[in-house]
Amino acid sequence: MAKNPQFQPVQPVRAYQRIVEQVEDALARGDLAPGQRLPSERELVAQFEVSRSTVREALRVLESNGVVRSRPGDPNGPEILPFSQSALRKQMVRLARVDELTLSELIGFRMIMDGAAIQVATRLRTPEHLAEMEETLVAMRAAIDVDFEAFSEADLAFHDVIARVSRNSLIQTCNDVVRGVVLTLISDKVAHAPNSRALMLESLEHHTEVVDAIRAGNGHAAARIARQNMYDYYASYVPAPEQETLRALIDD
Amino acid sequence: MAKNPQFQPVQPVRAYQRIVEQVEDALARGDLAPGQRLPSERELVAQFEVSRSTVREALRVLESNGVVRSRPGDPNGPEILPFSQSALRKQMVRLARVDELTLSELIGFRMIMDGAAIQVATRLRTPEHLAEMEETLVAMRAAIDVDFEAFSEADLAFHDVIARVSRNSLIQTCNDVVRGVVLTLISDKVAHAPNSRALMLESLEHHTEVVDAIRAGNGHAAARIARQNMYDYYASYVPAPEQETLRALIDD
DNA sequence: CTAGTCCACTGGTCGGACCAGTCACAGTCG
DNA sequence: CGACTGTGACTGGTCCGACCAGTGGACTAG
Repeated sequence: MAKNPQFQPVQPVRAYQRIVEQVEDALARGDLAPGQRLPSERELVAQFEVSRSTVREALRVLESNGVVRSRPGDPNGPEILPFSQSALRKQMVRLARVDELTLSELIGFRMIMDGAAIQVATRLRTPEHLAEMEETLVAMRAAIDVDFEAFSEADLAFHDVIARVSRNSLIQTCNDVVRGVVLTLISDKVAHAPNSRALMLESLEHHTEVVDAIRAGNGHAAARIARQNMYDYYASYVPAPEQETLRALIDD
Repeated sequence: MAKNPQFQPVQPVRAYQRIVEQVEDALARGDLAPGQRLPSERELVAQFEVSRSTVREALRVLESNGVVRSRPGDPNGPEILPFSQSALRKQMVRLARVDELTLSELIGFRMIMDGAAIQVATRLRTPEHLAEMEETLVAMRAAIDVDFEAFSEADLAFHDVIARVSRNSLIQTCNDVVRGVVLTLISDKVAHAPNSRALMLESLEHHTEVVDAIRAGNGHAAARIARQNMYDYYASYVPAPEQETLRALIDD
């Protein structure tokens, strides 16, 4: 056989998807503008020469993407929504196409986010908040003797308090989502490594230092420790050269 | 008539949407995990007691959101996908639901993110990067005489350089998405205010200071100026008490 | 000119049908 | 005994035709 010509796996293109593409392309090209109306479903059936089921599946996808909105009985047909402004839309499309986020990028993102949240939380802390943090530390210590799952749970609770103190749920959500992505990526690479008791103890130690720094009002130090902790936790999963980039993030 | 009880407009809940909610809830609750399979379409028809068309519309939405993937002929049924970048994107967009997040939270998020990115960029900067930043400053100065749209475009280019220097496209993406949401929220509130020439000049001034601080290697100062700039830009749109919270974010 | 009625048409949902593809399994061949 | 193959029960993709509850514009009566 000849040299492998780098064939790519091919998956079938579904009809409804090509309808979605046509509509989105028309939108990007300017042939369709927000406020305008799409033809009715039955007319789209004729134009695209597919069944109504197919047209409807395409409309559901477009609706889910915030591109159009259908209302029963509206004689004008589905409405093109204004939310898809050019810049935002472009970014979203780009992000959808580029599926090449590296693990180090995700971890670096978390280091930055987590550090920033802790820094803000230090400024806005109250004695009640500090008490809550102490509680989660106690819970973490207790969880070490159970299993890694419980420890991970307690760790999440800690970050939850931080997010509440910093009065910004967006940070918390981003952290949670990215955290989930990181965990699945890691579990893809190695079966299960981080459940060693030593690592959990070290993590607890770090968290305690973070809380101490927060209590002392030293947000700078607290954030640094948090980033260091995150680095120690995940660095072994990324290639050496990228480890260096991550190390650069630790210091302020 | 009695005092206006602040009624909300109601829209009919479609059947397929409640299926989507049930699946997503099960996923969030942990009853469904990535790698697991959904029952086949015909079995879902029986479980949800709806027609196959409805089940399929729900599956199309879930598929569009990166939650599941259907393959023809697969006897195991639709597959639950691991959290992907596109799923992350969807999460963020959904998070941007107007009723869930306050404008001040969004702006606060941007202040933190932008500051962090600039701080990192300061550490990782090279002379070439600095030259690029200078270019965008020149472009901004030129754009002031055109219109606010052009200025906004040049501002975006600046942040794009920052993101590239900080070697983290996720930060850039988050910033862009949130930025888009903020802009639509503001344009909802007031018609068009920020296109005053004075504001643009002040913004340019701030950006210049940021670049100077980056060149000097003072990431701390650069980040602070960036946050200050963001605050000045958007603070007038949020209620006074929340302005105070945002002001607390400016200083490190 | 206004208020009320009416009806064509909309999207939402249903059930049944056919097709091409996939996969597990039983049976066959070496 | 193991590797191969053919088969058949499934899967999802698409289509069709039907019914319903709404919507909104036209039309009519006042």
